[in-house]
Amino acid sequence: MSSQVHDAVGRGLDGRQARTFERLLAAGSDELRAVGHEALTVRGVAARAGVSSATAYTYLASKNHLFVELFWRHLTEASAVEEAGSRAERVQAAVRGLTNRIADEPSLAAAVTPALLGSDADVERLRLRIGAEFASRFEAALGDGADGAVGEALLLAFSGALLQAGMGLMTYDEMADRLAPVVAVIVGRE
Amino acid sequence: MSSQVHDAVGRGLDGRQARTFERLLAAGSDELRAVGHEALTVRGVAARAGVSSATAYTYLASKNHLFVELFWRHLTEASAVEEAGSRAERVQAAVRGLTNRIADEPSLAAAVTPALLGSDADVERLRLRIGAEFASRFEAALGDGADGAVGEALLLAFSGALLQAGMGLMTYDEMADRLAPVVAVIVGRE
DNA sequence: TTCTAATCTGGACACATGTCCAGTCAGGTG
DNA sequence: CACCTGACTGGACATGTGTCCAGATTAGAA
Repeated sequence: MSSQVHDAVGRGLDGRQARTFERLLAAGSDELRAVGHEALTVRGVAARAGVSSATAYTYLASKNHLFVELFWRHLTEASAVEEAGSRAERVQAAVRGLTNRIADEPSLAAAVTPALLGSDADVERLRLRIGAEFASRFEAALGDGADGAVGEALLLAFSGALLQAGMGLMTYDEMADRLAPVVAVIVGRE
Repeated sequence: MSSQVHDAVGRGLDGRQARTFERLLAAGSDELRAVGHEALTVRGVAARAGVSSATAYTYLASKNHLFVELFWRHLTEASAVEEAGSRAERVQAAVRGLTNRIADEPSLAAAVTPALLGSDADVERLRLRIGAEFASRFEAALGDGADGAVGEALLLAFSGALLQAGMGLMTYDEMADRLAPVVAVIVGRE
């Protein structure tokens, strides 16, 4: 459930392979929007990409890997963090930025939550990156000299919100509104 | 993927059905400890319970349902909440109580995180109960007159920790230690 | 004890997942 | 231009999931 190719993803695919991989990801994104993550099959994605399923599996270790890869790409296309305002304002902006980014691709958000829990090597690699990305954005917004526990609390609360949205306890649109007062509590009254 | 029987689970199974169901849950618990949640199959559980797989599926809508049902039962056998100490102490105790309870059945904890995201009707029902259980424990520990956002922050941070542990970013044993300072930040220094 | 309705069984079904491999194809190097 | 190597194909395979149903079995009421 992982081959030579997957490990090299994201870096070091030459022309033809890179093209095939991009084609697969684009098809995956379309298919996801078209049929939803429950009904999506890797073979369906392969067909949409005009590629055999064996080829699809050369690049995608699993359905989960596809979702996490798409999510990672979507995430890292997000706008830069605001640098203006008070610490609390910066953190609120960072949270809102991430939340909006996630909310504007709801089918991807719904797909990635379970996918992130997969046990593929590729999923594992990407989820570390994603976690690190969240953490570094919060740390940047907090600035130097912040209590480490505050960053941790933010990260956990944000993950928790993602999980709850993934379980359907809130919509991704509500996330920002529910999170704002929580962030206020965490970043604090100092 | 859901039948008349599942909906009645938890309440209202007469003698024979109740016995069969309990037998299945016990077998599920044993099987889980024996082979882990990845390798567990409903048919394996059925065999261990000495029951046909068709019967197993009469009571268990899915593998996910099994895990969530086991988790719910495990959770609600937990000890009562401490009533002593300051608000912060009570909350710390509540968090630690839940964390310990979860940590002492690691294979179940690992199994339930993905399972909670399932889309079965039975999973949905139980996950609402579980969420409500967490929330009510935190509210009880906070006592009256607490900022609603504090309770929400606690719940989100706790869910987040569960998710991170589920993803393997921390062990269930570490959860309590990582959570303590976070809880301190949230409950506040007043 | 006898009977009947509820419960359980065995096994086949349709479908998805991910793996594998022998063979075909294509593109850029010599 | 011919070739050779890496990329792709088609399809079979083993396994798991959850569903279905006709028939055997059982509990417990009469």
